Amino acid sequence: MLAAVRAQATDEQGRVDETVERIVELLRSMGHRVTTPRRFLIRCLIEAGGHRTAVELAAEVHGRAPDVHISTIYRNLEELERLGVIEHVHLGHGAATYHLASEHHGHLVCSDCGVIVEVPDELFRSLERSARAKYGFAIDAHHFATLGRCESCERAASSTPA
Amino acid sequence: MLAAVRAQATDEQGRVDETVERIVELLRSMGHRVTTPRRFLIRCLIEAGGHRTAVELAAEVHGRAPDVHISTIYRNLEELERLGVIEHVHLGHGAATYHLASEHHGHLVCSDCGVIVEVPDELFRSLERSARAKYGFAIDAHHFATLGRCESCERAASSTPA
DNA sequence: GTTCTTGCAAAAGCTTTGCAGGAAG
DNA sequence: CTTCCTGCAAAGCTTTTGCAAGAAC
Repeated sequence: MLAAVRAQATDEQGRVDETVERIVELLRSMGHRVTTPRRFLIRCLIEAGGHRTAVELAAEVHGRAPDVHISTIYRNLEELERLGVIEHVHLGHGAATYHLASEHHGHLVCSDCGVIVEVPDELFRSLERSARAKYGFAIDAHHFATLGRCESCERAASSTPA
Repeated sequence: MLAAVRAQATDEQGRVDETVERIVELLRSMGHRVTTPRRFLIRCLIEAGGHRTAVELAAEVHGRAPDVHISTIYRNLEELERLGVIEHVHLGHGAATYHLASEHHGHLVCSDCGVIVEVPDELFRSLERSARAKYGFAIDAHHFATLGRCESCERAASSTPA
């Protein structure tokens, strides 16, 4: 079993390395330089596998390269987003969060307890259709979270009416 | 015609006064005090009839009471929101915007040209239904704008493929 | 060698907070 | 007279920018 875990970890490791290389090549092909902070940031974004704020990413990068400045993080996030490698989402009132563009999904955030539910794009299909039909508007439902109340908070709220 | 315009303006004036009084009474009934900055802010929110940032509201209040501080604006906006009189929406990457809760609607914002399309809540009904059915999530689609591309920007973008 | 990146410092934009004086009730 | 509000100043948080030194190609 230990072996199995190790094998899985190695697989995971390999997949991460591969993804880093793919992105690094994209950078190079676009005439951008491949630097140490850039590599580490990309790696952290991949390993995070979810939403991370710039500050959180900086902290993770610091584990490997303590001198990388937060402004470098921001500049690289901006560049990676321009290249379509990552996207950022506003989940609430704080900092923006970043994630790989491959992990494409919408976000439902509970305004009471803060839980984040990732939902497939399909959930927004009918909204997209009617917005296009009625307003000629091509919706991208990913950039801001959709606020609401999760099941348990909703129950709690209705059992204790204001 | 001038008379008609004046009559209309007077009507409008009356309606505004009435709404101000209604809200002022609510404040009083909840044990809050009725102050000059508060009255002017409420009036501006009503007259604005749409989205205003705290800074914009401060500027409008300053026309009548130049010393009202922006922190007072923020504190009062917070209070009015707690009372359910107003709501705030994030239309993009800048400041939040505030509007009367009576003017309830969703927002489509073009990420290219920034145009804001106000849309009736009905547009989000089917999203609300499926979010509840599949995730037990009670959506409130008002707090963040829905980003996308408006008709003309969409056309411009597709006729000039990247 | 040239151009792109980085780290640092500083600032900008939005919002919140502590406090002491002043107004509302 | 008590409690709540206000203005001011200061700070907080997130993000951006100018610049000179350094790294990538």
